[in-house]
Amino acid sequence: MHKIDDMDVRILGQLQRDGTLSIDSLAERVHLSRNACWRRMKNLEERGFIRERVAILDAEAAGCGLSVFIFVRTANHDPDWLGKFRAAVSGFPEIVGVYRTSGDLDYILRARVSGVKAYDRLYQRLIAKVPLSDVSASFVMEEIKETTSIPLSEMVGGAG
Amino acid sequence: MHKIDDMDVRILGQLQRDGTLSIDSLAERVHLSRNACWRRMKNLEERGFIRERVAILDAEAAGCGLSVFIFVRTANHDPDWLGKFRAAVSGFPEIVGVYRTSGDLDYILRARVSGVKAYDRLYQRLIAKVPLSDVSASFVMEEIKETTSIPLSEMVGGAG
DNA sequence: CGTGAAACAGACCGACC
DNA sequence: GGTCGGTCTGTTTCACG
Repeated sequence: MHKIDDMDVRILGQLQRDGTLSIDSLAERVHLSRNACWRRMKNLEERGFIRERVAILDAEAAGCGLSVFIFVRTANHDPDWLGKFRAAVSGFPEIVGVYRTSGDLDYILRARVSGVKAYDRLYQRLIAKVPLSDVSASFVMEEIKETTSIPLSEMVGGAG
Repeated sequence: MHKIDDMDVRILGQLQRDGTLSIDSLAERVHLSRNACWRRMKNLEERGFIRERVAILDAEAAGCGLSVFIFVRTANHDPDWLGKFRAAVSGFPEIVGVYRTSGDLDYILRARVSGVKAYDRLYQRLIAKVPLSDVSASFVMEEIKETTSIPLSEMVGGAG
């Protein structure tokens, strides 16, 4: 397991809040010299703590303001079906998340579409590619919280 | 509504895949000159199409490899409760998404924790802050797909 | 929209304490 | 870990066609 200290956590915390930070302003915020900060950042990148740097677009402006959670319950567990399912969901850019879960549901999907009609079209295209029984959907009426920042409190000094 | 053309869509698509792209490589990929590409990018930023640029961290490496969906159904709809609920979920960094939804469920939450024990602690702290009845959770066994990229097909030329 | 150029900031990377 | 100083890359604006 990688060893991380408090300073690394602070650097990661800043970068996941604002990826445009220059080395100088980052160093200033975490109270470190420019070079030491740069060395740590490179190290964290190499060790895989930083997976990617991306631009987060405004979904509303981009015309896909409707977020939908899709719940799939299936009795069908043969590998052939699963392969088709994986291939299908991977091919839809509207489907932004697919999770196999414990509990009542087998799969939870999240999609971004322009509206209810676009969702129905997505649904029709999906079930045409892979047989799905027991599908239900919840439309997001309001995004109360949504962040790409993961909690870093567990990384260091935590009581476990 | 803002007017966007195919070239803008291509620029946004590249940036949401890789936010580290320099103007030169971005211009090359979308087949535009450096300067024209820069002008369009600035314009898109000013118009709010690009909400933020962030680093996406590796949740596993960061010690919060367990993703949980939490489903809340409530009969309690008074504004006082809702205010407390909003304040509570906003205060927990482990809770990375909160959505008010249509359908059977009232709220869907997503949390990132280190494990089942950490989830239980989060749950206890949450219900201590705000009364919740009818809560259920699904633990993510496998992330089949997860992306911050939103579909851009709807933006231009789409049949709507 | 394209080009070129100039000015500036920032990233990168050694050497050294 | 901090400092110095260098080079190189990239950004940001010009002016002009």
